[in-house]
Amino acid sequence: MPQIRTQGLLTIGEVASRTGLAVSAIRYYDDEGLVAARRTPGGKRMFIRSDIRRLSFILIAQKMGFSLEEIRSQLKQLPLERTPTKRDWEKISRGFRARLDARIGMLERLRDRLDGCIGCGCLSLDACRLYNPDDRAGRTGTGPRLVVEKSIEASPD
Amino acid sequence: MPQIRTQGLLTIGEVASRTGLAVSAIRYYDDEGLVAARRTPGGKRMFIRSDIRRLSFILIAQKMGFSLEEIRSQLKQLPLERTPTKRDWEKISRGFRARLDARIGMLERLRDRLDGCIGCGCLSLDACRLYNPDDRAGRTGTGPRLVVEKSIEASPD
DNA sequence: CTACTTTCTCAAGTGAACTTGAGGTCAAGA
DNA sequence: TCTTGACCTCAAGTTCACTTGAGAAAGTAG
Repeated sequence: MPQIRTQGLLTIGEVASRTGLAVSAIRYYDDEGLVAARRTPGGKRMFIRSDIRRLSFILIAQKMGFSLEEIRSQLKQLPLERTPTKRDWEKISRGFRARLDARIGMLERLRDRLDGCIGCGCLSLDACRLYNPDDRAGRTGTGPRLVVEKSIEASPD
Repeated sequence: MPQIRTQGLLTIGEVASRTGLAVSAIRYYDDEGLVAARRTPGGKRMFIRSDIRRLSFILIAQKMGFSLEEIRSQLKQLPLERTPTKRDWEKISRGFRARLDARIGMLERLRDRLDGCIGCGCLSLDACRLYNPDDRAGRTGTGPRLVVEKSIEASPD
């Protein structure tokens, strides 16, 4: 029975067991355009091997706290239809690393401020650097905007 | 008209403008027991000054990626009815810092693995340490479980 | 061919963390 | 007194990232 040679293509179930993702999640990512499964004549999704990398990347990036939207924008740099080259992955890895560094930096800045605060009994609205990063203690008006607002948005995009 | 002296108590609107939180969010936190507003005879929420610290702490912790549930468990160590002392805040800050360190550590471990991967063209399922932390490349069976699963759960609790 | 498993679509449900809206109350100022 | 604005409750809606369920079709083993 010479069935259509699937040329190393993988079914959704295989991809699921190899990535640890739920089948429903993979379908969801396909619908959302995070991967692009091709279809058999019968309508079943078939994946190329490199889709496993794509999906694993999604999984990792999510655990790191990136939203699917952010991940989608990173993955846009990868070709959907062909297997990405080493160069493709290098580019995306660098972009990813930059964002990751920004995120780590934010957490470290907050941690350091918190350290100062442990010493001072802290989280004092008027004196604490955590709430008054720019030494704007005792301000009037709209009230203190927290340092996090600024730090968190300061990721390279 | 000698109205009941509110003794430095704050209305929800004041607390909102001083923390940057929405009024609806503060009401939500009150419902959820993350703060405990007292009420006027007329039923209005009134907050003590230290509630601003509580709420700001919630805001910051959330930006750092903690869930309200986690934050709630941290805040349980603080007295609800009286103004927390320096010692109270010290305790909670330390606990918070430990969790924060764990989170930063996880991100750094992942980043370092990613660095290795940039060099190797990477995210190769068979060779990459990001997916095969324990050098279990070419495994059979249920498929690779990602390193993140382990790292992320390894926070002190 | 039958039986069975896997996959399909589409709609609806889930949980977290809120926001929005309707309808009502309370207190101060003109 | 009337109006205005801040506040109240309660129910329902929102976004994200999926999962669950119903009903149907595709592919495989015997």
